[in-house]
Amino acid sequence: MPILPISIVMQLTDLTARQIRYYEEQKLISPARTEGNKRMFSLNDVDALLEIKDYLEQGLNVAGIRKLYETKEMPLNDQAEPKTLSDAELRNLLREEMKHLARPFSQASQRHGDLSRFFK
Amino acid sequence: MPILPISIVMQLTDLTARQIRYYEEQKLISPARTEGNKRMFSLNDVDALLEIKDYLEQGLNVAGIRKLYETKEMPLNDQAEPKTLSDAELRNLLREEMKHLARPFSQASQRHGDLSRFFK
DNA sequence: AATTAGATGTTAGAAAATCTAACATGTGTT
DNA sequence: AACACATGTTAGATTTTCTAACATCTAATT
Repeated sequence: MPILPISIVMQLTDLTARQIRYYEEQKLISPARTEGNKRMFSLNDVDALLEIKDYLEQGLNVAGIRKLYETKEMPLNDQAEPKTLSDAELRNLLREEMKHLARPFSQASQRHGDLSRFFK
Repeated sequence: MPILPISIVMQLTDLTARQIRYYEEQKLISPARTEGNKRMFSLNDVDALLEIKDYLEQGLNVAGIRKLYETKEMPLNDQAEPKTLSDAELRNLLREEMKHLARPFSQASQRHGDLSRFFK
């Protein structure tokens, strides 16, 4: 259900249009388009963006998040191919990301579906 | 929470932009505005529009619906004044509307909060 | 210290969506 | 026939969003 224009998604996620478009370019989200080529977002997209934001704040980079989605789950692009990923590839990636993860996990990331606050 | 542009509300309610703007002009709804003066609708607005549509299809006219809102409840403009309405005024109105209500209430109007179908 | 890569900021010009206002139309009422 | 109500249609202006390019900042590499 793509119902939200980018301006609203910006407010909801506190991301800039630039960031949102970049994440799409990087295949992290796939918002729908109007006939006139305007992006329209679903609530799922917003959820995904909040998750992406969370991961980024935790030090992951876009490539890493993409890999996560390609393997663990595929919450955005409903592409039918599970995309086989070699163990080495994955371990290498994770090790790479580890270097950035120099953060004491204070408040855990248990706040994803927090869109609830927007809907009385 | 005004989050929906008029184009989406049109799809959701199957109303034309003209109709939606007219109902606002007639004080049946009060959508928010962006800084640039674009209308932004809440889910409540959409609900109200579906209700309005229902009433209109049942033969009520805009003035009648407005009166209903002014008395029974006030689901849209959170105006603080209950607006005292004389009995005569009300009875007169209802009698007026009765003339239009030449419809055997086949499928009752028990389908208002049916926005659920839009949200998985 | 200089370079590179990743993420984001900024800008320009074009295209799409929405706005208001005016006038037109259809249908039922007087 | 004239009228009122609800809606259609159109025009011109304004806002929003788009893509593409180039700029900047930070962290990692050389």
